[in-house]
Amino acid sequence: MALGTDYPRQDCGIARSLEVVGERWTLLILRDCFLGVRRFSDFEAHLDISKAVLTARLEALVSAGLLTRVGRGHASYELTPEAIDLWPVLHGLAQWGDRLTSPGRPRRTFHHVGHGAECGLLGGDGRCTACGTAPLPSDIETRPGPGADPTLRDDPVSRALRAPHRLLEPLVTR
Amino acid sequence: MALGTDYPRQDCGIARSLEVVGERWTLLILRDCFLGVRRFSDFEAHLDISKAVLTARLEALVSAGLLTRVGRGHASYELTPEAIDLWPVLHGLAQWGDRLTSPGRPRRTFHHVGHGAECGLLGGDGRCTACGTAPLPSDIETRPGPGADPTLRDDPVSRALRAPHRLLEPLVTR
DNA sequence: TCTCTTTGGTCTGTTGATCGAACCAGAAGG
DNA sequence: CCTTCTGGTTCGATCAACAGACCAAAGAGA
Repeated sequence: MALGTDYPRQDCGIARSLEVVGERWTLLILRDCFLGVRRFSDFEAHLDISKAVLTARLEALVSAGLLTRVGRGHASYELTPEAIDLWPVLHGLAQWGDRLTSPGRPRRTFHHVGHGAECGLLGGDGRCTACGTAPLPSDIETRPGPGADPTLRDDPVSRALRAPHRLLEPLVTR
Repeated sequence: MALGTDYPRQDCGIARSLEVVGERWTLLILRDCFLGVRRFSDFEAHLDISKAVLTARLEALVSAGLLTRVGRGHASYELTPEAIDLWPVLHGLAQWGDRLTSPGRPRRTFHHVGHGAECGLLGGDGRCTACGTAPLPSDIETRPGPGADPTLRDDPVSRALRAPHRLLEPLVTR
């Protein structure tokens, strides 16, 4: 763990979490993984992040056991079950940030889809407003919400994400 | 917002959240607020943080509307409703970090207490395992868990937190 | 197979954030 | 009024982030 990123004398689960996902960019990289981003160049195009920092973060996430690197050479990065467990936290942060800065107009919405058919919208507590269950990421579809700003960026990842997309499914960017 | 702390071209609620609570120490300061810490010197004693950074973080949280500064001079800092809304995220992070690094032995446990009487333990989803509801922080009591390390630190805040304590109630440290 | 382009990085100099320690003004207590 | 404590500010040193140049290996095409 690099200097300045850990909290060695905090006996607390939050501190342990932040040592893994608390650095700048790390949670946005994981968000992109949930949205289906897999490749170095796609992370780079979608986040305005320097290559050196992206390299360091991906390595840290792999060695923390949150990502696995698949294939030699031009690899792809995939979420491990431990990382998928973080979904409620990421969803909670997205909801809280939207409520705080864009009330009533979320930038992105998440929907429970069963076996093909849509069930309902996900509420602030991560539960489906129709059936009341808390669906797994693999049963969630995401779409741009009413607060989205389509003029903000125009990279291949952002373009692909303007269509509805199921979480964890690889994005097709070309 | 200081340079290097925001994500201006990310059209996403998570990015908006991280601009407010994503800096080093910020979430641990808010955690301490939920645990009842109110005063500058108590934050300083409980977190190993430099005074300059603590001053900057408290100011940023006040101007973001997450803390209010009560009283001139030797003030105390209190959570606003917007900050209390963050509780599910903090609880999720605590659970995830404990599961990842200390499985089966959480460092701190949270319990639903109704009107005086205890109802049940809070599970990973923030719901009471006895009654199934998601209690507000004011109806939650916290205690050190089986994974706690009582030898790690010995400041007044840590000592006060070795006894059961209701969230948001001011801690008595002397 | 050979060449060309793309991908997935590394390296470098500069800028910004964090740190520990010393210092200090105003509040609280006597 | 005097003393102590609290809640900071200031300073120099160290550490991390950034933009941009550079580069080796993988993949695509002829």
